[in-house]
Amino acid sequence: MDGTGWRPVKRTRTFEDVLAQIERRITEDGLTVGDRLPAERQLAEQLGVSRSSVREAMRVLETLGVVSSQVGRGPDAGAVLTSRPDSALTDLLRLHLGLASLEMREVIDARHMIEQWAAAQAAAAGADTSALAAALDGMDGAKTAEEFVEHDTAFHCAIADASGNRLIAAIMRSLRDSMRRYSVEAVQRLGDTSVLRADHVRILEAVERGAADEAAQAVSEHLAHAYPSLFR
Amino acid sequence: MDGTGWRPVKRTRTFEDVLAQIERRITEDGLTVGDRLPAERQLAEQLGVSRSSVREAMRVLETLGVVSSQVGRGPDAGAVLTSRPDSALTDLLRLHLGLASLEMREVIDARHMIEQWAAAQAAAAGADTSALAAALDGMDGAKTAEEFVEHDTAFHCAIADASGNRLIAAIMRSLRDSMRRYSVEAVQRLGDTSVLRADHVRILEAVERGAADEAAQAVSEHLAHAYPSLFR
DNA sequence: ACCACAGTATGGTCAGACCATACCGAACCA
DNA sequence: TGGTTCGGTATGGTCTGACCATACTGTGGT
Repeated sequence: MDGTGWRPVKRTRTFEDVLAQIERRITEDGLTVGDRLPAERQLAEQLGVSRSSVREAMRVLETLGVVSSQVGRGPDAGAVLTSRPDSALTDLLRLHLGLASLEMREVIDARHMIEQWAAAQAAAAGADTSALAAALDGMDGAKTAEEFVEHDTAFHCAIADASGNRLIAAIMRSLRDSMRRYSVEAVQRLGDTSVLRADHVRILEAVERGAADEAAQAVSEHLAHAYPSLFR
Repeated sequence: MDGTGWRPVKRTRTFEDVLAQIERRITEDGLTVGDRLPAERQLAEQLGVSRSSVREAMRVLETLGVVSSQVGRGPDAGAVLTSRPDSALTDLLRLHLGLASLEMREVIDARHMIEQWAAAQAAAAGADTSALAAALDGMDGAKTAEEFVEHDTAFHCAIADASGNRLIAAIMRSLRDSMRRYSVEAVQRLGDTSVLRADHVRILEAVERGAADEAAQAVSEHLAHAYPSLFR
């Protein structure tokens, strides 16, 4: 027994300390997107740690999409606060899919849920549909499955954007990114995309009319057409 | 003009290379949860980079919840592949909420969506409800708002678990973690939790009966009771 | 059979150096 | 005055080598 009282169950690594300090500074000083963090060397000195530990903390923040580092000099150099949750989520999904700790089925179900909800929200809110129409045009002009999927992704992400919920829009983009290859294969297997086009038009019109239930229903049927193997 | 052809638009940092190599190894060698990565020094030598770069890559993988590092020696030491998407998502939400690039309203709406879906899925699948009942008992025994919220969180996460979709369950846990303080305040403002209890019982019974629509409806009304300020 | 202890592989941390980049500013021309 | 060139400098990116704390491993003694 040592008389010093409790020993911490888990040691705190230095970079975790640095992370906590930076996070504290963000909330207390009310830092926001666009603001700059101190330089790595300066931060290291202020916190009394080595630059390596500061750098490891920076890698974490960068991974989570809250800072972006630029080399060089001037007002744009250094670590700048940003807001890119998309890439973080995309990386997360890709790696966990690779580890087989997630299955594509789960990703697609999640997408199904989100998209139904988003379409209903967009319809109820009377959201702007110009981005949807533009993506529809893009699909009409597509010459390859890849190109088609590109615009299809834009269409479906635009629905999520139109819901007005940035968190859900970010999740949607990541889900689509993770599914890209899978979607291309699905389109190739399908061959004819006219069914999909009709679905898209129906979704678009339902959102324009503000028919929330029908929009959700149309999304659901659309996914059943696009991925018939998943709906027995 | 240099005659050497295109210059890469964006340089690749060394640790990103390391990340790509590790990811490649995971997919190609079919590594999965529980497997060990080579030691940092060994990896550095194999890839011809410094240990610092390897460590920065490790921090990224750790942040994304795919590896977990243990010091010491033996079969459990070193970097082990894991699957903890929850903490990654929690950190992501917390930081972006702190940056004001997300609002609590968006988090709660997302939770609403997920939980309705999950309850319906659980009901349709005839999922096991013992975890739900256990959490209900926990809430009955709770003496403080914090304690109540603890078991309430368990209840709602159990619904997400019962949906059978690990991705959605992970998102749900992260959402609840981010809302913890907010939920405690909501419960304190509410004072009487008997309304919430009745809602929980109704949800539980609907899931047990396999009544998907009613389960979703019950969840929706429950959230309106718990956060009345958000539903005008 | 048990135990104590030295050995060793692991991640964690640090200090210091050097490089590439990109801006800044002064000196230098036109 | 106006532009251009070029050195200075602050920034992140990388590497090396060292040392520490931790926790297993194996050996040798009892």
